Amino acid sequence: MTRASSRRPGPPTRTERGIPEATVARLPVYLRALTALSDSGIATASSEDLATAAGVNSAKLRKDLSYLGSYGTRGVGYDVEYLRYQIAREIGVTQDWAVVIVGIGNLGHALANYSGFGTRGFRIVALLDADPALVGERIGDMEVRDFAELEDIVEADRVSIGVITTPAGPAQEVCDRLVAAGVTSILNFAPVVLSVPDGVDIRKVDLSIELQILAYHEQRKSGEVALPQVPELPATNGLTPDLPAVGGGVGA
Amino acid sequence: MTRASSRRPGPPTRTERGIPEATVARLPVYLRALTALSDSGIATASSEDLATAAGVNSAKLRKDLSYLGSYGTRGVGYDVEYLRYQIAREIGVTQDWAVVIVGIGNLGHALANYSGFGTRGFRIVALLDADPALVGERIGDMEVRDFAELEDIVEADRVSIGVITTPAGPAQEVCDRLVAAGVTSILNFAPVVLSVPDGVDIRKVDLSIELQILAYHEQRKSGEVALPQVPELPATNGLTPDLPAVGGGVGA
DNA sequence: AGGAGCTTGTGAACGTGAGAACAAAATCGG
DNA sequence: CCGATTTTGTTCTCACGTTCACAAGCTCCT
Ligand SMILES: NC(=O)c1ccc[n+]([C@@H]2O[C@H](COP(=O)([O-])OP(=O)(O)OC[C@H]3O[C@@H](n4cnc5c(N)ncnc54)[C@H](O)[C@@H]3O)[C@@H](O)[C@H]2O)c1
Ligand SMILES: NC(=O)c1ccc[n+]([C@@H]2O[C@H](COP(=O)([O-])OP(=O)(O)OC[C@H]3O[C@@H](n4cnc5c(N)ncnc54)[C@H](O)[C@@H]3O)[C@@H](O)[C@H]2O)c1
Repeated sequence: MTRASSRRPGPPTRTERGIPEATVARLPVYLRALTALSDSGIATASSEDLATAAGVNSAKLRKDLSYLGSYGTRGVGYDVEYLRYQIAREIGVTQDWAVVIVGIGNLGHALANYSGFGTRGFRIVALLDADPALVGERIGDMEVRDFAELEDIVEADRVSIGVITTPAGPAQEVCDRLVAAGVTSILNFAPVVLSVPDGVDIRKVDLSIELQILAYHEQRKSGEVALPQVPELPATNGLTPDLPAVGGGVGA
Repeated sequence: MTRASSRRPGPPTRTERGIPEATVARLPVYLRALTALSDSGIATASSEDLATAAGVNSAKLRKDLSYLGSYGTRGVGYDVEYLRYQIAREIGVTQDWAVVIVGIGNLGHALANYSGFGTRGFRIVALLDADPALVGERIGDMEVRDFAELEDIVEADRVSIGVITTPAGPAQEVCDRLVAAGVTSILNFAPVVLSVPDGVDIRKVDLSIELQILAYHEQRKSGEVALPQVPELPATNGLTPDLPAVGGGVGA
């Protein structure tokens, strides 16, 4: 019995070696911080040091690390190289993962040119696009290939991660093709909600959303009472000023 | 500090019109969904419809919207245009925010070429780079300008949002310059933890981290018991195989 | 050898978020 | 005009995440 049988409010009911999602999302940050420390020639670091480097609270860092095991030494701290390897192993980046990028436009080009993935556990094995004018173009040491080759590539290179940088329109269709081909993790840059079957993981990156979140807080800083930097809101009559006028009622 | 007088465990103790962070992060998604519905000519949508379009649970959506006010009609649903305007107003994107992008390399170019920001409440007013070879280059209808002009631009255009797409090395320095110039919200793409004074908001986008999170789950799918796709781990002796050998001990 | 001084690992308290469930309000048909 | 139907707004409960605080454990100095 892995303890998941008793559904009582006691302990957080952690599954066998199941690491909380919030912790998983921070492990890569710790990994980055450890790599930086290692590059600086630092061999040992306390949770306080590491927490500072990673931009988190030290108690949180210690608790996060405790899910992986007891890799520190009381009274001393953590061995940088050792912990780095343990985290890399837990994340699964001790060997490279094959990745395909679909949609080699502005963003796809930037990603294809980026050298940082190789050093972080990922190997881009193909750049795919549906536009015949793009197919054959060289980017770095790679060549853009036809999207139709997807299935062959996924099988040949055992690709399990796909990146979607197509426009929003074809994104779901591209996603379906990826999943059908055997890809089980997708990073989506298109501003749409993709639906996938169980067992497939999706993460999305939406830059407009990030900016809008910043805008929300920005608006509250200046004015404090819903007075944006360039205050030009009408009275709260509930009518949109520059949109097709729509009353508060609905069916009328 | 407005409130903080009654520090009791009763209701969630919401600040005066303070919207939970988790909700703030979803509002842009609702906005996007509403815009899509609007473009499809749909005038009214129930919380169920909206929730599906936004990829969330309908109870969560209703609760989120309830923080903004009572903008729906029981028995009917929400007026798409009306709700869209209310959310846009709450986020603060009923008028445009001026944005500067610093570091016009691969990623900076992609962002500069992206047309989606303009329709979502943001106006890119300057592309800045420290490399003299880049200054003067035209991208779309803009021209890359020298980073030294930052302060003038921020003041002239009342810029409050900055985007950092420089390498990790100079990112903190660039960040400091932005803050000193008066920028109070920063979107950071460089893989470093930036430190900023209180009152300045930071959001980060790190694609390697996103991929690593996917890799973690991918690893658990295949193998289930820490058996990655290409199992090649040594016994758990605590030594890194291909890193400079480091013992488990620390001071020895 | 023994105690002083650190730092980890974790139990417990607290706060935030998610989802089920339902009463309140609006429309519609008769 | 009234009751059936629909869907919102909100309450309640549980799960998850964060932070505090401290005992356990390690090292080093005397
Ligand atoms: N460029 C940015 O900075 C930026 C910022 C935020 C969001 N995005 C989003 O990222 C995505 C890509 O943006 P972009 O600026 O690179 O767009 P883009 O138009 O420059 O590139 C899209 C590419 O996808 C290809 N494509 C279209 N349909 C395809 C299909 N069915 N199969 C394979 N390839 C297909 C096109 O040929 C094109 O090369 C968009 O969804 C956009 O909204 C981009
Ligand atoms: N390109 C990608 O797909 C990608 C993916 C993940 C992360 N990133 C990160 O995004 C950042 C940018 O990536 P990139 O590929 O565009 O890099 P890049 O090297 O192509 O561009 C960086 C630009 O910043 C400019 N710059 C350097 N120092 C500066 C300074 N002090 N002030 C102003 N400008 C300065 C350089 O002149 C250059 O034009 C990096 O931190 C990278 O790690 C990029």
